[in-house]
Amino acid sequence: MRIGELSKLSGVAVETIRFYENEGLIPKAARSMNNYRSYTDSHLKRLQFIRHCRSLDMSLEDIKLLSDVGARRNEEACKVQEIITRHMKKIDEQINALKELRQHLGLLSLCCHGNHANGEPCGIIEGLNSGACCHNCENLKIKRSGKKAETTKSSTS
Amino acid sequence: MRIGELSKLSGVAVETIRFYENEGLIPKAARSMNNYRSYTDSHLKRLQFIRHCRSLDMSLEDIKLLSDVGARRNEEACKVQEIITRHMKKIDEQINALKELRQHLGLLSLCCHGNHANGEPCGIIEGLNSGACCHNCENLKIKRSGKKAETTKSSTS
DNA sequence: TTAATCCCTGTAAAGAATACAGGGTTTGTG
DNA sequence: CACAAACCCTGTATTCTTTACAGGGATTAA
Repeated sequence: MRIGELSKLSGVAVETIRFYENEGLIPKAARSMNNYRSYTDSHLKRLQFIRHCRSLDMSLEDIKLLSDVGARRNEEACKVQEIITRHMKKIDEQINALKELRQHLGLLSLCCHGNHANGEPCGIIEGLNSGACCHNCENLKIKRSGKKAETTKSSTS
Repeated sequence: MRIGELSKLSGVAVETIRFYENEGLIPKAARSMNNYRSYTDSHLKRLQFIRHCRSLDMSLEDIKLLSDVGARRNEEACKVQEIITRHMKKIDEQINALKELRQHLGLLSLCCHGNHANGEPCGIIEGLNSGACCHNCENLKIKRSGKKAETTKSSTS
């Protein structure tokens, strides 16, 4: 089958399929005479596997690892649990960080006193300016896609 | 003051300060004879404001909007609440999506039956392959940085 | 024949920085 | 004075996962 059909069957966009091929997540497709990519059902299964993993927000890196283990069957199967466990931990951390953040935003939102007509600056802006609208502003850390916001690096002075 | 000192005082990396200048989040710095950037306390305050907003995971886009409102004082202050409210909603959605995801991962993790020595494929890999390890796999959506995973776009066939 | 649809490669965009290459300036020490 | 360390500059590449587009070729239907 050609890439367009594979895309429809798998629900993965054409460009994304080509991207996955470049990244080595799916094997290089055979080419027909006109240089079109040519696919089989095994590609479809692989894509569905990837899509499932991505719906769980796993990184392409991890998905590649899982695919490898799946291919080699038993020997390294213990790695699978490790990958999933590590991923769960990451998700837990994200949830906790977001909850803190959410609480802070809730408090900040209350700072708005409502009387904007008479030139009073908005309490929210004030809060954001003072940096002290909440006791633990400075401890908030954003974590997303494995990175965290740098808060204390060059503060050695 | 020069950029290095501003960086230490604000806790924002030198490269990031230059990046913010390019993006228009802070006004263009004056230059001294040797072409070094020259800063005042107002820049420091602005950076602290930005850092605070970023610690709340607000986008640079939103931060720019908030800065503008802060400058013009009262007239558009109602926008502030709107920005914060919208942001809170986004965070709430992220938390919910992550919770679902976390639950799914927990279930998936249980699929591992442990007997990998005898060539049995790992139950987790099986689960990921079948796409049916959980009743609502297909409904999971990842949301991060304002994007969601495409799940149902080209499935019109 | 012509239009619509499909496919190809390669590059840029998104967000929010970080890092480095390759060069100039300042400051402090010997 | 000479030299090194530390600072500053611009510009580009990298991260991550796609999406989008430019500019072209192929196929199919009307």
